[in-house]
Amino acid sequence: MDRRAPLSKDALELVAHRFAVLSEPMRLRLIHALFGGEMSVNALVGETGGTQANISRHLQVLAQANVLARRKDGLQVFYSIADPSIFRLCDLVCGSLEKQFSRKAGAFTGNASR
Amino acid sequence: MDRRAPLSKDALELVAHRFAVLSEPMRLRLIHALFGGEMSVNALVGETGGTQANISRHLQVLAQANVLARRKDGLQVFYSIADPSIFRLCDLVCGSLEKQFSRKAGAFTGNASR
DNA sequence: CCTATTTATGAGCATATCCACATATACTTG
DNA sequence: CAAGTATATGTGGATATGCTCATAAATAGG
Repeated sequence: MDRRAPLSKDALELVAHRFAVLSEPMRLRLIHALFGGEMSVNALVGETGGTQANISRHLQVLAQANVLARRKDGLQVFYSIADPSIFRLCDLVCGSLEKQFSRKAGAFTGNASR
Repeated sequence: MDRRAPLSKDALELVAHRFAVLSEPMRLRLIHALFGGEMSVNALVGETGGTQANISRHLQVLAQANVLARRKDGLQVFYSIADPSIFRLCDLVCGSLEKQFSRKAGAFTGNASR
């Protein structure tokens, strides 16, 4: 494994895109809401206080990135966390931020530690 | 720790911003170049092939987010990785992406595992 | 002091992203 | 099939982000 590999442009863009998907507060709010298990779009709208259109779009983004899974049942669509690495990712970032400001910024992980 | 806490808007924005900082390919390239230790701006310009102005700006972003540290010595400014959680973050994301596509996307971690 | 070198920054353009509003689509029930 | 409910999508406007070119600021050497 050559540490100095050209870092194929494709690989870089993939990683960057993964981070980009997680870089919107509303999307983080959705992910956090799903820490407790799958929820319908409507339930997520209620939980987050966003508009239906906006929530739906964010869910598309998260699902296309394979962060969330989509399950359709009749009229409703249920989303759930598909990529378990999300839990550790959030723990890592929150931990790092907590070190920087010894207060605040800790609320996000909740009890995500699994 | 109430998992259903309001997720203070501030905390969410902090986490989102941290991810946003890592969501640009050129910034990831810079971080990867620094896996081997501190480097001057000029060295990073050479290593990444970007323009001096652009690299300088990206380095500002990373330093302000406390991802990188800045050390000035005479004319040169040396940057290095300040937040060790970056290593695990990249490992996590790369690992997750590798599972999705069982090929490619693995180049980024290099030998970051510390 | 004058010049060269290294890094940072101001300005402007191009593009991407988010949001809200309206509307379309999918499905269920009567 | 008509109507209602849940979800998705087209569109446009506002804002943010990244890039380049030119230039400023800091420092070292002669």
